[in-house]
Amino acid sequence: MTIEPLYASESQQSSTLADRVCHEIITAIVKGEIPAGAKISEPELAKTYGISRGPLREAIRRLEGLRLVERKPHIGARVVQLSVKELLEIYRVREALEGMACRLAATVMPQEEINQLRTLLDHHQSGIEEQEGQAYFQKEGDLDFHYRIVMASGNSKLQELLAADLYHLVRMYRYQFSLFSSRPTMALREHHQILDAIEARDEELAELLMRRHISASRRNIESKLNQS
Amino acid sequence: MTIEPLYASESQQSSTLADRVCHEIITAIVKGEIPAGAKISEPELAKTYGISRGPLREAIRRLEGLRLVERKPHIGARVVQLSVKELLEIYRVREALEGMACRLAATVMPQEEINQLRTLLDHHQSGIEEQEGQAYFQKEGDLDFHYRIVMASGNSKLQELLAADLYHLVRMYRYQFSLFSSRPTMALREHHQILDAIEARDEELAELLMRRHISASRRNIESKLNQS
DNA sequence: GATAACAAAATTGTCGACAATGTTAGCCTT
DNA sequence: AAGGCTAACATTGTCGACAATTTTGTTATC
Repeated sequence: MTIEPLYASESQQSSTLADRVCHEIITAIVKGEIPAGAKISEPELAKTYGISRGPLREAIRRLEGLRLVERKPHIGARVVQLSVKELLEIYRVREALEGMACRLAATVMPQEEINQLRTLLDHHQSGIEEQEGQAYFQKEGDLDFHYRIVMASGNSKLQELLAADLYHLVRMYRYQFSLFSSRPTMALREHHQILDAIEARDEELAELLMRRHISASRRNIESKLNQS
Repeated sequence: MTIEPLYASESQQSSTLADRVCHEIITAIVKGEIPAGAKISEPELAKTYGISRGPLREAIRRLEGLRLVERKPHIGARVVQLSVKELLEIYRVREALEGMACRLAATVMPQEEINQLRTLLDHHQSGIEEQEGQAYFQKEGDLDFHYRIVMASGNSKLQELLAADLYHLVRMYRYQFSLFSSRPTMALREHHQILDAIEARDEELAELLMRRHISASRRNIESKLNQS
């Protein structure tokens, strides 16, 4: 079975420069190589990636749609500046969307996929016990679980909104704020409970548990960041 | 008070051609002037709007992010082809997001705005009774109510996802499929009930009612379109 | 020394031209 | 006549140059 995060498909070499560079910039922003709030200089970036400004501007337009950069006419584009308020807003959106995704997954997720996901959670368990994979779990493993639920919903609009759009922002926050759940054991237990509900085909409970799970994360972040 | 749909702010004349033309194309697509599934010819559109292909391509890249067009490298862009399946998927997303928006609005919506919205609903009422505004209510009035709830949520991410992205698609479907709720009186009553819950600051009920309301719309569309 | 007006530089916005890829029509072969 | 190959055409992708706007630096004045 696959252990690698499914969304780590950065390896796409779309035959057009704009698409390719767009993905490179996304990665650079998410990882903080282009820091938050930084101005995006078109000539500079064009030289960096060895392309002309035309395709680059198309890529920036796409990033604008992903809410990763903000553009002001005749002034330029900046990487979005992350505020705690917006991070919490994103978690509200996740609570709503992933709750729905979980409800749908409870109906349509094949038993085989459920088994695979269970195995993945066991791997996370070992990771936590060894204390070594803790960072892994907190950084990518958690999102990987959520990603698979969203994909299992079978709803392409949910998949687009969450996996293609919102998760970039979530990962960006994690990288930059070094945000981990700080409660990996608890989170893992909740993941198991959610999967239990899906396996029992209890859509009501599945949605409820997912919403609680994300809501708990949000409150956790809230209390941690508000005190600073 | 304002009766005009708030989101009808197509009058923005952003100082850059790409932005301006982007909005013009959105309107053209939503209204069906550029039909669904139609190929977008860059030279043709450039001539139509009297601009060069550079800004036009930037606009198309933005439309791609809005899921209004689909692009294939070296082949071209097409206006999205609307399938019933995807329309129903969108309603699932709306159910989740607007349910959350309604919950939040119940907490933070000022009493004054609630009163304004109540007045707006009364206008809808008269419209329905006169039978004249039925089309108005079904086409734009309904979305206007939902739009205001979303705005009242105070959550900028919800506002972006729904008002700036998803509603374009919803309006596009309505224009092209001539979809009305076909139950305006029922819908209006539900709107009143939702507003009641918000006014009572009952977030739980407000979310529940909004979800039921949208879910009912979805099932209505489902039964109407599946038989064809 | 601080401020305002002006000029110079840099950056963004726009355009037309060229290169690369995809499509189509005609021709040849079978 | 049908199918496949080839060449011409059209469209998309990319680039460099020019125009418009903003930013920066300088100078003169208070």
